[in-house]
Amino acid sequence: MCPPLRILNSMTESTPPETGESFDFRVLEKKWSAIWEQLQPFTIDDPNDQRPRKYILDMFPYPSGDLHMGHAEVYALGDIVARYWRLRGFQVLHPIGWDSFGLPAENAAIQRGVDPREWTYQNIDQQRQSMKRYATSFDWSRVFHTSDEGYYRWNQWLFLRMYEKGLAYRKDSWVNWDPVDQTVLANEQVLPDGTSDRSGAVVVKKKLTQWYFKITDYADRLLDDLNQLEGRWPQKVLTMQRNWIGRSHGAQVDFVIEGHPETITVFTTRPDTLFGATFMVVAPESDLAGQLAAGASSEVQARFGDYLETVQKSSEIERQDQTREKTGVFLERWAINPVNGERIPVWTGDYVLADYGTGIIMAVPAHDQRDLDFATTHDLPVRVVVDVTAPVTGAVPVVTQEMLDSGEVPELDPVASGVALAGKGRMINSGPLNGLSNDNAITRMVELLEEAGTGRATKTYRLRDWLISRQRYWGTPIPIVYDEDGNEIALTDDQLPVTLPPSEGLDLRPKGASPLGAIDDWVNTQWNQKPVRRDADTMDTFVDSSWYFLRFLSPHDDTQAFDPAEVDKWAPVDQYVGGVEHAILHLLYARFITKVLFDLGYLTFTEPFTSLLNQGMVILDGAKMSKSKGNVVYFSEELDNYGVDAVRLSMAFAGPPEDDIDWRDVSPVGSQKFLARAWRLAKDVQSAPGIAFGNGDAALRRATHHVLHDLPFLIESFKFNVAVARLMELVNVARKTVDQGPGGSDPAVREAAEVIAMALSMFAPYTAEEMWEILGFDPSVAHASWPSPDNTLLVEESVVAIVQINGKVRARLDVSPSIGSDELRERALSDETISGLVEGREMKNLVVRPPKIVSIQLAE
RNA sequence: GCCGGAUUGGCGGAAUGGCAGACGCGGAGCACUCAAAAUGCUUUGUCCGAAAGGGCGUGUGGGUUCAAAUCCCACAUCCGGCACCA
Repeated sequence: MCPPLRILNSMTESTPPETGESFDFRVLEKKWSAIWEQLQPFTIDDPNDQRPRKYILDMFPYPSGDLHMGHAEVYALGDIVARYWRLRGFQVLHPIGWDSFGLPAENAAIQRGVDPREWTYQNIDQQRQSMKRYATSFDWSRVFHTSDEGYYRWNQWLFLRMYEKGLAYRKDSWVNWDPVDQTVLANEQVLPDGTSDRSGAVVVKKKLTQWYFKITDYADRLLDDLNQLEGRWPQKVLTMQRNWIGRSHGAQVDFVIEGHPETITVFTTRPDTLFGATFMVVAPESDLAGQLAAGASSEVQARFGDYLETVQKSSEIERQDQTREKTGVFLERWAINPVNGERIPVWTGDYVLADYGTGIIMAVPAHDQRDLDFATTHDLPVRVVVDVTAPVTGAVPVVTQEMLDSGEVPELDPVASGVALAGKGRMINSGPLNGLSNDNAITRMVELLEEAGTGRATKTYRLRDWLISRQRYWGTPIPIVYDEDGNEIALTDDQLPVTLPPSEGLDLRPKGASPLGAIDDWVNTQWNQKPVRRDADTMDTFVDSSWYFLRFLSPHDDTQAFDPAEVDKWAPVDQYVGGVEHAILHLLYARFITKVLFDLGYLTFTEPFTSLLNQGMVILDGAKMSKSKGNVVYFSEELDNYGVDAVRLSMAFAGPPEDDIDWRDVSPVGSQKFLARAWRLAKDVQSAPGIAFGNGDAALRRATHHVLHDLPFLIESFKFNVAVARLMELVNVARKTVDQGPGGSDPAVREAAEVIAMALSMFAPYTAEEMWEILGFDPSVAHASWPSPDNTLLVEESVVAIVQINGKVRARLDVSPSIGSDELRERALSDETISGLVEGREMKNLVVRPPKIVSIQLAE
């Protein structure tokens, strides 16, 4: 299939066939979208509705231009789930809004001179029109935008609640700085190659005072609660979150540094190797490195100063290059190893990170590759303390110090081999630990340290606190002011909202400080009759999306962020649908904020999204769509060419929802043909609504009831493609009944057509609604209710039992589904083919599993 | 390096230890038509064979089982995440 064919198809389609006689999606779309606009079938407004509830949420979009094919997928899939639960008799809350703060609006403003507000709300308007055309079953009465004052004031409220609990705090620290956008970035926004996820610029480190949310306080809960989501969230997302939080278990060990007033604590996952620590390395940007250098000779101070400057100039990419030489400077300071009193030199080196652990390590070069590389480069001592050749389950170490000294054990010489001994083994050169397996030595060493008061078991995380300040205009102002001495003062609730001033006359170009700072009469204000300055930064937009699912429950409440009674009714979200690109950022932040709100007593649950469906991407020719590559399929063009229903159905039918869809492999024309067949079936029904189905064609009725039985399981396990396949089969069977069987007046044909219309309303609402009307019912088919299958029709009159000999199918028997073992065995053995093959050979085994299979093993 | 996932016809994919390839795309043939489109019907894993029929077949190699795409072990390849994280 190639694009020219599609264009040809769309051109022939553009001559509209006569209405009524042939299937024309344009007519249906025009007709039904007007009727739905009248009916508003998906508004939740009856407080006395006693039906069970489901909260189905699709990730809300960022309004950058019109919807694209990715949106077409997520909203098609989310809508299937929402419409399914409605058919099953649930009240379904399925809201939509817009995540409308963010940098693209500002960039558009800079590039094209438009107001970010106007640009944003125009795009929202266009996307809303597209969503309505796309027949998404949203409750349009609950729409909000995060850039609405009525929304972002509650971001400020949330900030204040966190501030009160010490969960929002300001610190001076090394941050990721995007030199192009001239703003800081969260760790989560720096790509693995060290570039910005927005501008692509190489991120540099800069020391700045910024606002943070203390997500690290929640690291254990964020990690441990993932277990509750096992089986309900994709494995991939759970794994990514676990990796991101990155908990490691180990020990803290306290070292005294000669001439330094405080003891220094290091983190290690290998306390067993403490006797092998031959030097220490401190991260050059850490405060400690500066202090230690300051206490050394002026020569060392100068060398350290030069080194620090070089390090700061290097980019993240350079620093992450693991092949480069391990640089460092000896600080001419000495530490005392607490377990053996040994004096070991203290170095600084940039392979040690300032913001992981304590920013200083004990180096065990014999058993850590990085330490070994550093030791080799700077000619530092190496001492083996784990004999990795000794069996850990045996009793005695096989390598002695004498052997090591005499060089009889070359495999234990990491300096010569250049390879650190990372494996397991038995302790040597380690005083009281000698002879223990190194795993046991970890436990023992922690005990010894705890007894001596010089160490303790602990945990460390990869996760860092969430930096939420942004030097941008188009975001939520931070509700903090500073007095003349620079002390921070939190505003009170009655002083909210801090409104974002108009952008008129403002220079939004990136210049390293928030544009808001330039608005004197906004920044300078009063607090308790004192002159104060507002914080001019705005919040990361991920703050906006971290709690938006709660706002949908009472979107117009201007007295509180969310109404607890409504939260009680609907939350948490039963089914969340969205792209895997948010696997860490958004989902981690939303989980964090949910737990914070739980701790503050606002919520009674700790996980926001009970079940998560991550749809794949829509790609073209095996590659991500991009304008620069010229492989973009446009949403509105596809709708123009094939119609909403065909596009939606194609999204569902293409494959498992979590897999990527290559639009090249998809046939919207095929979907169109199927929809036309289904529609034609409804037209072929000649019986009246309400007719009893009991006397209808039995084969077709069985097929219909199998669909009634199977589809719920398929939809609930997200096998939308299989559900569509089942509907195609049913249409095929019904078609045959009309054309080659009893014909369109048979009640079973009506029954099948009704079930098809109802089921199809999940995938192709326009076609389904039209079929429903043709069948004589009032709109909307979305409010039909899924009948229970008739169990007597699920049992086949006869089934095929297979007879295998040595694993090969040799006969098929038509048998009753209730056939007994003995009878089935008799039938199998008396079968002509089988008896012929079995005759005269030794039967080794015979397994009978009625009514499916008889398995015979014959001797060779 | 560590962690996770995947591997089935020409293509997208189906099969919850029991007939591999449902459903669809694409292909071939036929009917209808002056012709085409649309629609309908037949056919389509592969090899041998005129056919009947038979052999082979779910990345590779082993194993468990009467029976394996499915469970177990090892390996290969691809995709994704993390990674100078002590």
